[in-house]
Amino acid sequence: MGVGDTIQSVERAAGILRLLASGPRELGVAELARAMELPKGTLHGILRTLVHVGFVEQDATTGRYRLGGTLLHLGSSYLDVNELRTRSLNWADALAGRSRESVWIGTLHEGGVLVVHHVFRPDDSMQVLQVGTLLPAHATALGKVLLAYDPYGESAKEPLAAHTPATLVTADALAKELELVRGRGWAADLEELVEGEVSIAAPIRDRRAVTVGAIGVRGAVERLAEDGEPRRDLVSYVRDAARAITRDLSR
Amino acid sequence: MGVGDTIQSVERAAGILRLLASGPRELGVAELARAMELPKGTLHGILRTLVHVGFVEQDATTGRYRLGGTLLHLGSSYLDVNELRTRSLNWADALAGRSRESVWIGTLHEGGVLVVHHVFRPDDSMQVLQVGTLLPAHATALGKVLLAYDPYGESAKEPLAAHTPATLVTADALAKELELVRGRGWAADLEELVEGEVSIAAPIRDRRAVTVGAIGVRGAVERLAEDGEPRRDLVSYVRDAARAITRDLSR
DNA sequence: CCGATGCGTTCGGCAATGCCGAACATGCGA
DNA sequence: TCGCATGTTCGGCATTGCCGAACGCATCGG
Repeated sequence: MGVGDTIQSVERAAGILRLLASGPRELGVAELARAMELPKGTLHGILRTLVHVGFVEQDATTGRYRLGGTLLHLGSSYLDVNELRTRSLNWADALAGRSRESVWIGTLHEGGVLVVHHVFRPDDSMQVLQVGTLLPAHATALGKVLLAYDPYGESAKEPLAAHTPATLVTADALAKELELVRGRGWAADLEELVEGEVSIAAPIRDRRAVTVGAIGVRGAVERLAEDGEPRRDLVSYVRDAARAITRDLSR
Repeated sequence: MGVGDTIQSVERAAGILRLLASGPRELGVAELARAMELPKGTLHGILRTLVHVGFVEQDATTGRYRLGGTLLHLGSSYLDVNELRTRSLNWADALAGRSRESVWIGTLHEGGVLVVHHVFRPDDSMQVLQVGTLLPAHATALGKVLLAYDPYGESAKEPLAAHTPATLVTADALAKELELVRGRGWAADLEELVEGEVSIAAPIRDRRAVTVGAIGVRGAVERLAEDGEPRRDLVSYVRDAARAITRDLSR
């Protein structure tokens, strides 16, 4: 086992979990074997172990496999550990109160934006909690902020998916946009992910001034924008909240 | 690799994740090695793999390890897969609206109650989302319902922890309580987990009539109870919601 | 009714895999 | 400045678990 090597079975187990998480459907051994190009027997051994530790559950009647509850528990533990989230809980609530819009906090993760906190819009029911979701980075204000200030600057990823007609789909357009973001210190997405929805975000930094996350609001274009521009008062609310959390994190 | 055996490295990896999730603190290789009674080198190999797949992150300065964002993502995927939760989203909202209290949905998992859904109390801010939390089964209405109808009937677990003076701590008292629950079809917890808080719950069954979860409300004793008894109107709201979801699941 | 086809599971043999322990580099505290 | 504790590397060995074929069972179609 040389340096840089990884443990085969653990990596395969992670691959299985990823596949099970990628769709809402349960998967069978044979299906997984085809997808991963491994013998059925091999996968069965790993699956048996994953069931044993609770990461995977097996349907009693069909014999197929799905994710297990232990993963939900571990995932929520991540939230407790995450310093960015715990420090920003109160500020996110305050921002939701001032802006009267839903508030989102995210980090860069595997090329997307991992939502680590989400406050519902006040006085509006029937919203689905999005914590744990992976949003496309190039089509959200949160993502643009994170890409613009990413210390590793690895913006080049898979081709940019077009979610609406307004989505930036060329690497060039995105690079220009990120330049703009760096210049003014905040980002916006004008119906680039969902038609009719706008988002605004600003960066959160840690004590060494590296950007570790972003906070923003998201809501209907009628409320968040005026004359095709994000409302200035909302922009300053968002930036204020981001600065407050940054101050909190650098103590 | 005989039948019933499990893959060593995968099981060890799961153990590491459990340890990292058990406390809010980051852990070092040496610390983990002591806890699991394994050589440092062995653990390092597993940790390197876990970092590689994103299940674990390593602090750049201290070198210690913490849970990674991928776990949050996998955990939230579990919620999408979970049929109990997806089917009951609307009913939970409705129950929150009628009862004007926070609504909880849970399943039995590893001897506790895994919270798979949680609706905030209407018109009340500053609540923390508890999805993914493991609640003690013997001290909550959700847990009592689930234990009472558990097909495997494995109620005997570790000693019952006393969270308040009212917590049922003897196996005898719990058995009597479960008998009562089975008799009337719903359960209550009167300040048995948190002083001043009461919860009420009823069972959710699937198409084969086995209990797969429970739904309930939780709130201040002044609102949920009268004369030391759960309010009857709330009890029937909860039971109605449980029946509605059961009907939904058996279609 | 009965092949045929798919499924999840079992199992033995073989060698690749990854476990171990000692040595190394680094950083912190005394 | 010394010493101890940390995270990391690495080579050798045998244990580990990977593989592929065979099994029992369910489902489907002729």
